[in-house]
Amino acid sequence: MFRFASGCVVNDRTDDSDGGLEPPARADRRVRADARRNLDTLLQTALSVFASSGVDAPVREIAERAGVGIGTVYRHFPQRSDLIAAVFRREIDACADAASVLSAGHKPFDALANWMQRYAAFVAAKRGLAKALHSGDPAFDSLPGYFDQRLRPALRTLLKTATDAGEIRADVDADELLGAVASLCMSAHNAGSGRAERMVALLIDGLRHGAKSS
Amino acid sequence: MFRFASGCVVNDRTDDSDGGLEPPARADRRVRADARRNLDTLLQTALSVFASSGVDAPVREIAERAGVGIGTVYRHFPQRSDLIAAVFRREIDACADAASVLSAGHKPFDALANWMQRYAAFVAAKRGLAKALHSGDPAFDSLPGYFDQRLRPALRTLLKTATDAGEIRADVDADELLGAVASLCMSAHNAGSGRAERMVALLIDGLRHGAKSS
DNA sequence: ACCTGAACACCGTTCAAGT
DNA sequence: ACCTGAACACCGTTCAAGT
Repeated sequence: MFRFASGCVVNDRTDDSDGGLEPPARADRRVRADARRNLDTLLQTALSVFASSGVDAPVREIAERAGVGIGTVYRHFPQRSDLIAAVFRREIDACADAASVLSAGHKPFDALANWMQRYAAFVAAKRGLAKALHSGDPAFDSLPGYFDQRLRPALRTLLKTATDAGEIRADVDADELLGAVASLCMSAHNAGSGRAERMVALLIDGLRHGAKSS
Repeated sequence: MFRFASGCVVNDRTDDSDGGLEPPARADRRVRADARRNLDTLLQTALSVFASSGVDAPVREIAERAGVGIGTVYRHFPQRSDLIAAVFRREIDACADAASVLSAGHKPFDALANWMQRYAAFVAAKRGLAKALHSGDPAFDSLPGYFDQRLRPALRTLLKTATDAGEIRADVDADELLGAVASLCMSAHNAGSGRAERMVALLIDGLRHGAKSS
């Protein structure tokens, strides 16, 4: 919906809550729904192509697989890095949204533990994008901020709920935990056979059983 | 005192245990002791210079601070990367040797916990060398192997002792633990104010209190 | 205004000379 | 044997002189 100076489509989430003012388009619900769905399948296709063929996969291939013209892709994402950033952002959203779902369906500690593994899987899957993110391309500039903005509150809420229920220690904050899990899951050191998951599980156990004071 | 094909002095630890054959020099204990001490202070100086000024610190400066001629440095370490490798190796040795000392002076779990923090500090301090190690310089080729060869048995022994004493869970192996702590301490994500140490502490708590089966 | 290259400072490395 | 440091080759950078 919003185009920044860079020309990149930044926000594909409904954002009707910011004050009462509304951008021009209003009546065409049908078209907007279609466009939304188009963009959705495009991003989903891009995600799977990136996952299987790497971030250097040709945009043309993504367009073909998504069943849209390449022009459509470039109309939404003027630079290939904009597409990558959008995919990343979408994944961040999915991970953040999972928090409330898990929170509703599980007891506090289980929700926390499940979410951390969910987050770990997200980071591990994005390991291929790591070098792209550090390329200095301005399309990625806002990603770290978005990462924090979405994921930190999500984890903070989970932590607070579990803390209030007395199920975990109270002296660890969301920020360092996000960083720790990210380190564990991005490192090449522990690639094989669920090593990272097991180490994250160890962290979680420490969270539950660790001493209140160190 | 072995010279490899590369010309680099590889071993500064007494290695009298490999069979019965002995290199030429034999009687001059006095001279060898002096040379050894020289080399020792040289390596120690290099360590502190690298720590304060970075790995790109000029060899000349190291020689001056160590109080030896620059020629002496180059006789021991034909390439500057050989000096870096030697410093690294020496630090690995120190860390590995700390295991038995801690083991002798503490109860099994405490020895393990202390050593892991010791190891964490070692990794964190060597974060500056990380990019040098990945430079592809053949002088560093043997370091990963040496790392495993020295550190893995050290941690394995600590783990086994603590496991046998029933103080920790039995389903975590030395290899993945070394990797996990390394990831935590090398990552830039958690730099400030003992974040890494606290996350390592969390791992240790998970080690002690985690479920026997996952 | 723009280009040039000798000059400078600094680096890693060598090696003849000293002990 | 071991150590030393002047000397060498090489680099990035500067800046007065030339156009």
